Amino acid sequence: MSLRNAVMAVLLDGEASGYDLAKAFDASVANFWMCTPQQLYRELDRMEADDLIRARTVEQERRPNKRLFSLTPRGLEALAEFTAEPHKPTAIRDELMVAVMAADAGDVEKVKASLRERRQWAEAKIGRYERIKAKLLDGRTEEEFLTTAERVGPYLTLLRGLSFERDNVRWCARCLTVLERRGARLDASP
Amino acid sequence: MSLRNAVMAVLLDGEASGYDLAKAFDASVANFWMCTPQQLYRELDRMEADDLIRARTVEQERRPNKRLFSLTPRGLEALAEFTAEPHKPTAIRDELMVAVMAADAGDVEKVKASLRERRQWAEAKIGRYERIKAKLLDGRTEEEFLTTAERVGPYLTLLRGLSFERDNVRWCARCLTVLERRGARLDASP
DNA sequence: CCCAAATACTCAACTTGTTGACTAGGTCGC
DNA sequence: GCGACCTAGTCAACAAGTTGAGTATTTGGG
Repeated sequence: MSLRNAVMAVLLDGEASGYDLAKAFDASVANFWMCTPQQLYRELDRMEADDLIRARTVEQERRPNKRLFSLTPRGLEALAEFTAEPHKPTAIRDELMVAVMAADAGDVEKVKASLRERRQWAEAKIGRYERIKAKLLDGRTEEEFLTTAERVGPYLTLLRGLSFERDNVRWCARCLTVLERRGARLDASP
Repeated sequence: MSLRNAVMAVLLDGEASGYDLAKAFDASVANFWMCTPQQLYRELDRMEADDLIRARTVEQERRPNKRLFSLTPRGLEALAEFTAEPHKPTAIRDELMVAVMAADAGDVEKVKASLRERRQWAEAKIGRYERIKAKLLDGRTEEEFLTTAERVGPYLTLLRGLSFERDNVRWCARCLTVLERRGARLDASP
């Protein structure tokens, strides 16, 4: 029921196709709202039925037609109402953390491998976010940007994504150190 | 399908009732795996059917009977296998971040109120985590704990929860400052 | 020249997660 | 001594999310 708000928040930047939205979600919304393309398409149909978005079919010569969605006045209103409501606490699901919690009774080497992989992923994500950030700032300093830009929302959420991933990197490194040292100790003592 | 792994990770600490598990989830597992009591009870029945856990009914004099669950050898094995598998990327859902992204087109004052509330929540959580941490360390330094304790998994995940919430507090504060300044500017200039 | 990847989706089946109400006794504070 | 909250769950109905496959065309790399 709440995916729609995330979709509308992206549509504030203007028309987009389902496919565009899927990419936008992948690129930057994924920090705080994950979804599969299937969910998106299904939700878009419902939102159109509820008059929150309107679709404009664009016939393309050498490609399948696409539908470009944009916010209706009702949609904009619904989004504004959503921002005013109280929000549910963050819901997280992280299998790696479950594995770390159970690492003492599991395959420590494999958990370490997963931690290394996660760290790499997080580093790659930081790179992408930095690029998006540079694009948003567009040469301005943060100070300039924050006072002159029309929208600051996407920038603020991007900052959260960045610090989340930086924290991830640090945590993975910490876990690896601890598990490494323990491995050494357990090999030596018993 | 993966809630069961989180349940088994908690059961490594020993027998627990469905209710105990619900509390444990609320207190510390909630950082990386959220679930409702209903989900838990349903999953516990299935896990018992799959011989991953065993239930021992304890008759209580002045209370309804309770069932205490513990890991079976199969459950322990399944958990170890899980730790060795590759893990899905983190799935997050955070309505507040959606609201912040859409704040420019929404009710900025209400979003600020939500940010303040979230910050308070995060601060309260930090307090609880610090208390759990102190209990785990039990007077030892971190160094001592990490080399002497039987399990380090719960400690490591606790650290992640702590830094996540500290980051939350910082981010909320940052958003509030930015939205405050913008409010001032928008009131003054047009 | 062929294969892979990108564009732009759709469908069906299945598994999970959410909501709200209900049972039932006990204890704690005002 | 009454109402609220705690223990310890259960049930049903519904909403949401996941998985896997399928369609059809075009662009780009080796």
